[in-house]
Amino acid sequence: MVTDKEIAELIFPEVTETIDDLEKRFPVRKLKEGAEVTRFAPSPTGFLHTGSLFTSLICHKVAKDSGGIFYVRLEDTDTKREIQGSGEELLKQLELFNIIPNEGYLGSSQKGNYGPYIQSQRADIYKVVIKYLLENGKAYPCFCSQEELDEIRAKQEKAKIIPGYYGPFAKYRYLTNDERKEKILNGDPYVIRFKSSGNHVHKIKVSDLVHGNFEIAENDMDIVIFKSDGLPTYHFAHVVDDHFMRTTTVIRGEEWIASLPIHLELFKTLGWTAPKYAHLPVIMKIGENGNKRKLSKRLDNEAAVSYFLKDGYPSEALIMYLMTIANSNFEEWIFEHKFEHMEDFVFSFSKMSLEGALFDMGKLNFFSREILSKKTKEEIRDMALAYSKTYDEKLYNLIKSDENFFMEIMNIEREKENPRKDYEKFGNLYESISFFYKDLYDASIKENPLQFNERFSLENVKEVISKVKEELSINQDEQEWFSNMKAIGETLGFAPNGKLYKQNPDQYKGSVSDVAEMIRISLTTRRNSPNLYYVMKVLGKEECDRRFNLLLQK
RNA sequence: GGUCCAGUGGAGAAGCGGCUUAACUCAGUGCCCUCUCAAGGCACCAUUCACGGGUUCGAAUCCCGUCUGGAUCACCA
Repeated sequence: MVTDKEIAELIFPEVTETIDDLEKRFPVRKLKEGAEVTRFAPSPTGFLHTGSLFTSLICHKVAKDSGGIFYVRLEDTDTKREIQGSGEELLKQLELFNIIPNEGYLGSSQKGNYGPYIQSQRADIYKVVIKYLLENGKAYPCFCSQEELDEIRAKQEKAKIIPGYYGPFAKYRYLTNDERKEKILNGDPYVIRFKSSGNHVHKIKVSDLVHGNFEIAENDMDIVIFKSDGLPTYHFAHVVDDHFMRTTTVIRGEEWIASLPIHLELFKTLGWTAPKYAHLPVIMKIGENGNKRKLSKRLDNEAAVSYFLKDGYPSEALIMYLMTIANSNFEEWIFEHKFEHMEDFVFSFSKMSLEGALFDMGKLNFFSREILSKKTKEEIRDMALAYSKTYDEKLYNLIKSDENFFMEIMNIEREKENPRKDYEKFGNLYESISFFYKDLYDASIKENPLQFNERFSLENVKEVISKVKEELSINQDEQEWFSNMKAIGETLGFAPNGKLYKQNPDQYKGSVSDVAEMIRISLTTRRNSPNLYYVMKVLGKEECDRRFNLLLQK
């Protein structure tokens, strides 16, 4: 009679190492008490998902706060879905958000003593563990074809029982070793399945850092642990890797809760202590049918981190926003700390909401404006340059044409107690500031004639503008400038303030706001702009006069 | 369909048996302020915590049931 050991030897003759050898190769980490080892384990199947950024943010934070290790492991066992180069891209994007691993897969290199950190390079390690399982009758080769699998499923669906490869349906589980040997020798293709000893009628108690304790049915599926392509499945790789990489806390999306029993049984069977688990809520969005659904990369722009990058949101803003979802007390904290040093905030799993939050673009915008308003003009320049260099050539050239001029523009009402907050992202910066530039202004008025308030005729406007041109000097302080503008308005029949005009609408043509609006539109082509006084200062007398003349000549 | 998780305003949420006529933030609305916006200031925006029962002197908070939503059921992760 053929023994389990012989089957194991037959399948993995090349494997000579044992689990004990691996334990020695990857010794328990010497870290201080309470230090957490966390990991972000993306598969290279596309660019960074907003949900993944959320997860990695928390992994990073937990490790950092506890003085532990945060590493990245590339889960590239699904060779069919792999997209070349996406692994490196993932790491690059993480770096933009200041999420830098202490160890692991780093894109172009790997760092650390617990590697390799790319699953496809760890085949020898998985094989050692699978051989052990095989030797001890805890795993077996399964020769089931796709057709057979479909057949089993169809039968189960018809009988309305739980679908899957388990119990009496696990047909190759009951083969004798002699039969197995024969089939292997015969060259029949196979996978290796875990031999579950669980029963789904039994409940097991599980504990989760965010969900607390709850009960869940025991696993009884003989899941595939080793695919016919020679690579492990996620379930198995997770258990082996997180054990030997000495992960203390597994932080991952909520979608994994359902497979937790599988992982726990695997850990138990191997005699290993399972790590702590934290299953994070999923970021949602309202779908077309009005119901919540997971952010979808295919349907939602905001599902891809690259979308925010392309739009020119400062990375801090996204992180700050994600933190408000992560911890309900973060928002209050960051307000108290004036939107600074968010890295000092202490994260805790218990302050995490259990429900998936709806992605709130409005709130992101709010944080973004807040953050941009706090930057100095030099920081703004650097950020704008970094952004435009890859995403907006026109903007890049515009800034480069005169960096000081650009900074002057961006500095209007910036470095003061309550700075203006009208810049939200760099994606529309070109649009917002183009009027400051002579050529762009000229091009703009050629295409779109100035739109003044229809209460006034062009003659009214010209009258105001010509007087403003002659008499309104910008070589005085803002206060004087404004009084001056009021006075000019008054001589032409405009009320010095809105209140007065409202009280006696018949006595005036309008109010000083109308005067301001005429100047604003003539100079900027638009109804709203930064503080008019400073706009004029930045443009300079000569350019203001030139623009006024262009209008007066009409 | 089975299993698990969840259910406080437009959104994120606080709340842990009386201090709640439900905090705070975003969005929205209105008013105020020496220019449009922005900012700032001041108001308003859930008589009610998915629903129905129960426990209790007292419940958003505890118990039971119902409903609704989400996740998951692969040789994908």
